Amino acid sequence: MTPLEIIQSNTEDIISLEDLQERLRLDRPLKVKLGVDPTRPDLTFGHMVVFNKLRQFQDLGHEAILIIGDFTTWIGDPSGRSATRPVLTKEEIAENAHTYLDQAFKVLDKDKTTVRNNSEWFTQMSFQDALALARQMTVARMLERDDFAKRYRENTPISIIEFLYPLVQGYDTLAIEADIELGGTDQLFNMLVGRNLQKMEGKPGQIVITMPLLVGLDGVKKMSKSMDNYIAFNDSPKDIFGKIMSVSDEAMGEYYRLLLLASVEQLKSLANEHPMEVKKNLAQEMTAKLYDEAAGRHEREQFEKVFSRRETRDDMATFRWDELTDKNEDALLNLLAATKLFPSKKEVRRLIQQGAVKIDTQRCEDPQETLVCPQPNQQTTIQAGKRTFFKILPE
RNA sequence: GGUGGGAUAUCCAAGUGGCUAAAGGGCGCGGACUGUAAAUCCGUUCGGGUAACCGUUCGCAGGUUCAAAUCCUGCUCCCACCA
Repeated sequence: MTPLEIIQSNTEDIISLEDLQERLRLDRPLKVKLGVDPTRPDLTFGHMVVFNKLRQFQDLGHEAILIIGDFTTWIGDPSGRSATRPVLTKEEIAENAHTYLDQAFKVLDKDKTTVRNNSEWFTQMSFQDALALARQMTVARMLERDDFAKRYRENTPISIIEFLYPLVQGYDTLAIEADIELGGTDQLFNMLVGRNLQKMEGKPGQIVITMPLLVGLDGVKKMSKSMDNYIAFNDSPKDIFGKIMSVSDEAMGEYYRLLLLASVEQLKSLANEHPMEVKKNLAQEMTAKLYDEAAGRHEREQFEKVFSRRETRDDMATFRWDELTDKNEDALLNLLAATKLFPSKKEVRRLIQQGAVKIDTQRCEDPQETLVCPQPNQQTTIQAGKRTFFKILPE
């Protein structure tokens, strides 16, 4: 593939292609901007789609500039429904930002990445400068945005600060003199503001590249932290593997394309394979990508053991009898509750009564079933539901 | 500043004096089935208790009543429209 073809692959939109071609002809490393807000400690697979694209730019010899939106985060993103999002402290933001980098470098080439915090320039900015920036935008243009238009129509609140957001983000573009900005399709408007700001200064506007939004675990809505339908870089190997297995079969094409950058031919051949194998392969590869090959293989084995053969995991949590109770014998209900693996005793009772609990592979539906402390060198294996296993050891 | 509307469990959302721990949907959880934590079907979803039952909950604080999420008073927050 030519560099241009690589850049174009998987993209949703490029504004504009002509500009991009022209910029590439300059034959110098281009500054490619990608911004993330460290609102939470996790990067998700949704981020990975965009990171993958940035990585491709790096491999083509361009300069990746990762902007950590510590200033933006410090303001507190007002979008979304819950108005009372606690304002993060600078320490929390710094902490999140730090973990972001560790995660990001699982995809990006660390040595070729420039990291900038946008507080660098915003804390220097005077209010007058900020207002001058605000002059560049009109309310009418903001309301052209689909999401704002919709909210306005439906009488859902729109705060002034949300109006300012695109400008704040756009200013980052000026600050680093970006040639290109990457983002999800939901970022289109914000990125175009950056492009326009540059043009208003008489400079060439950045090329805006949008990437498709990855569908979440539910298979319908976009993957996002607020929908709680995401897979995080930091999830355990078990969860990465398992969560991928819980994505619907239909979404596999998109996952292969956007996460593994599968070619058209590869995607075609997937159609001939068994859907479950397709999914297991992806789950194994992603686990390996975020941890290592061994972890990928291990999780696959464990998955097949637990879900195909209905056996128990090899590596399950353990509790000592005396950690759970100070009696010699105790009710199943009490022991399970004592593990703190479940939200409440009621929940445990429900699980037992619904037939979810097995003691050494024997199903038990009586919460009051009495267990005794295992003999020395013996152990009791408990399964509660499909994926919770643990062992009770005597001491 | 004025007028009108709103605040219900994890989310959306019914409910205007008792039969309401509170309809319905979503998410989650469990079971069955299976080729997967896919799909489908069924069940379940405040807490404590073996159970009878008890406790707490419908923005906050009081009040009326045998009895309130539902009525009254005050307060807080949110939204729209008009200015």
